[in-house]
Amino acid sequence: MDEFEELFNYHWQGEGSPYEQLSEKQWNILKAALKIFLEKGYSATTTNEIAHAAGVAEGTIFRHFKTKKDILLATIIPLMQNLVGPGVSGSLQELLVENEDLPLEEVFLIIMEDRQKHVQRILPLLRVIWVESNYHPELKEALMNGVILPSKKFFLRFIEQRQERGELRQDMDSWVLARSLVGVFAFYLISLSLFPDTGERQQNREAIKGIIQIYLDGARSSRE
Amino acid sequence: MDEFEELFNYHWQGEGSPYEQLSEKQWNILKAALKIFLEKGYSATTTNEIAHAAGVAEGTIFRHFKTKKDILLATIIPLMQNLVGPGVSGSLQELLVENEDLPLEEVFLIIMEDRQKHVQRILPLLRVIWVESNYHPELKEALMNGVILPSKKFFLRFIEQRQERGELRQDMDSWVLARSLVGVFAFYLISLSLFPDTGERQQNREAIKGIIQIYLDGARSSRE
Amino acid sequence: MDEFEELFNYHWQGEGSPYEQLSEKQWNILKAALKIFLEKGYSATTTNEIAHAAGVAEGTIFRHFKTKKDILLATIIPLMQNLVGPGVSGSLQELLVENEDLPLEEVFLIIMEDRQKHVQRILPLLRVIWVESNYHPELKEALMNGVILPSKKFFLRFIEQRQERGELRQDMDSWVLARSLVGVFAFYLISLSLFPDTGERQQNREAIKGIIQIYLDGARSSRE
Amino acid sequence: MDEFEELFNYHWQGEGSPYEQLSEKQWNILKAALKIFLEKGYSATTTNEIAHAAGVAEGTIFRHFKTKKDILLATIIPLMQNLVGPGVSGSLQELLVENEDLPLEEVFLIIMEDRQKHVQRILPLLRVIWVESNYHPELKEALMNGVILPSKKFFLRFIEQRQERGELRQDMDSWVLARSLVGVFAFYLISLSLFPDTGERQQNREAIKGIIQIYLDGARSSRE
DNA sequence: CATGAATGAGTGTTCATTCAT
DNA sequence: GATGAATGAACACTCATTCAT
Repeated sequence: MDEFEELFNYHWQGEGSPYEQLSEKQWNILKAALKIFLEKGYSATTTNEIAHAAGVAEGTIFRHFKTKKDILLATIIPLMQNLVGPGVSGSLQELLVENEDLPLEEVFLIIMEDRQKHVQRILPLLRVIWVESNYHPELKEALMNGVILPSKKFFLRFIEQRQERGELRQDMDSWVLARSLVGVFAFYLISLSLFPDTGERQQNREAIKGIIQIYLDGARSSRE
Repeated sequence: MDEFEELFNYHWQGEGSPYEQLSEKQWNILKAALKIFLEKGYSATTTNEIAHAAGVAEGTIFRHFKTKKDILLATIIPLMQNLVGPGVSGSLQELLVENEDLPLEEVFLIIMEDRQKHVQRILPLLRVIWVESNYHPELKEALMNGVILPSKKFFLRFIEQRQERGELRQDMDSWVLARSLVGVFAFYLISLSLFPDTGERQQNREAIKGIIQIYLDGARSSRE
Repeated sequence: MDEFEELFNYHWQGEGSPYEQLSEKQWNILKAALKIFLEKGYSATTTNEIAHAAGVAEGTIFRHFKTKKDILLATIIPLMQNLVGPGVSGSLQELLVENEDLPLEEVFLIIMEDRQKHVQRILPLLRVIWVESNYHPELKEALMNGVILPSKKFFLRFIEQRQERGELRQDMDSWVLARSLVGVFAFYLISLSLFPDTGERQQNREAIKGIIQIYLDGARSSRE
Repeated sequence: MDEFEELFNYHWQGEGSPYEQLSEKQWNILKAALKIFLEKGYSATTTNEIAHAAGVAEGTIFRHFKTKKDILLATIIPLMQNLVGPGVSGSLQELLVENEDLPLEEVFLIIMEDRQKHVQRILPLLRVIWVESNYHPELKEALMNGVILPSKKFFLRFIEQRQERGELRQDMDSWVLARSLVGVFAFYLISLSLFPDTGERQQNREAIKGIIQIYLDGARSSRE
């Protein structure tokens, strides 16, 4: 949890946050709820547990949130809204601006290493988002609007810029190019968690470099 | 459910199936259970519902399956064991053998169109597998041993063969090449279900061709 | 039940009682539970019945007692702890002190008449204790530590004192002397409940006098 | 169970037994049922278990015995009818006849040692009888008529004979004399199972001798 | 506004008994 | 007569939600 503390402070109390006006009590409840959701999943978490962890009475919870589901939405949705965009991933934007003039290989390497660290940090959160989105349309919608569509837009713009600069091929739809890049990297992250044995830092970097090289130059033998 | 009927018949009653010896009543229970699991997820499904849907008394369920969890495993694990391998994906093997001499572009296209149809068919099943694997180690293990590792082996061998033939670059680890291919295609499938608006058959084929082209020849502008 | 009311008040609410702090609702639940336990036995009693008899919802029971078994222990163990010792049998101690200088015959008579009244009063309780001790080791242990061993110690000391005073033979192990006394009297009580027809107050006293006389002077014909 | 085999053969198949006409299948069911009753108690035993242990189908049980309770009665009641009387304890009668001319001390010793062995052998049976008699009036009645009253009659007659011979005091009701003897010895047996640490064979004999001596000559100091 | 005791519908599971074969 | 699959009422226990204080 402690690892998330900073993240949450940012999301929940930052300027423009949907919870700017959150009372300390509400904040405690959400913090406690999230902590347990991440550990045991939503449905295995009881309101009683949340109340204890938040240091309030069980009834108090329902004074602030009409149902248990509301707590889920109130914890997850704001976090999703900041998963990409002005929040943490703002650093992504900044990374890109800072390194605008580096060759593609190096920019990709920087981005991917940054994203890898980020994803590994918020893995439990992603798991809950993924699971509960299947049962709560509100979450699915927020996931779409708060994460997926912005990410899509972000990557499309990035790809298009590089196409315009002549660094990426222009005979191909930008969405196809973007999707391949994301797919290749996303699956790399997934395979890391599936096969945790491989994973020395140095190996990681080489693996990412390999991915980038294939993405940029193709898998085909140069003989052909 | 009806869409799964044929699939289940195949998995559960085919020769050598773990459920060859399934009684009709057991089959009804599993069919009913699966139907509801796919709709509402495992934990939101009550044994009472399953009993009603299967047309048996609640007690009957527990005569055939010791616990509700056993029903989950008995529905999901056999299906997983056939997700890849001698079952449905046997067609994958056959596809490869049949088209061994075609150029890579065409083999990839055939495989991907086949897999796309298959995955879209079993999407609700994949959802349940994905969600419940988080809570039931038996499922996670079956997923790993029955699907993930065999798939990995299968694709590695395929890639290595093509490397040996000189069709794919040999200066790169086969696992990196395989992972990129799978990632690129997996994410294509995911994005199809996320953005269902795009998806005319003809468009699909073009999109897949684009993916393959990027994978083989790279995303880099040829000017460079 | 009414006959136990006074007894329970004593045990559960007396000073130093393990239930001094019992809320009224808890007390109602325990009272209701005990009433039914005494009538039908533990396992034939349902939590639903207890709830109704206590005038609370079934869920309320489990807010106060984690399991049905806990209710059993919470009713029985405190009662056992007072079966002998500072509680009801405190009167035993006092009886002995008060009548220290009376001849053995008279002391025995006083004790036995007192115990007889006590045992007859708590007969249904003894039945439950006896039966359930076979299934619940906690009860067996409490019975041993709370009733049997203290009783043994108590009687041994009494016998030894009388041996020292020269009132009881010293050529015999005190435990043998004590055991005979208790056995003789316990079986008298048991036979009273087995053959309830005999049992006029006057007859009782004569019977007890007979027992005492045999114990003290022997069953052998004086001719020998 | 093997230790009971002989006993059961005697009870159930002996001449005049209520089960003389028992079919082999019924006998198997009863044998299996008793075995499990003795191990786990009546209510913890399922008809399914009995069926398996007896090697018959569950339905078959109910063809021979209307309810599970009937099985209990059919196992326990015949055994009770032979607990005393012409059955095993017939040996008691014989013991008395054989040793008619021995002094009381020696007769008592022989009887008590015999009974002690017998009781220890059938302890699990006694436990079931004791527990279930509380819930099944039929058992209570059979216990009374089959064990308690015959035993009472038996001991009364024995005592009366010895009174007539002048070996036991005649100034005392025979029932009081008998009850004391039985109580003293019964409690000795109970205390043996409560405090199992004491119990070397030699010690046992000495303890029994002590009991007999007190019973015959009294606990009072001879000084008085 | 905060509390936490009370609720009661709902849960998965058991098992003596029935009955079509 | 024997079977064993089917039954369904009953069970102890859970937990999100309510509401009097």
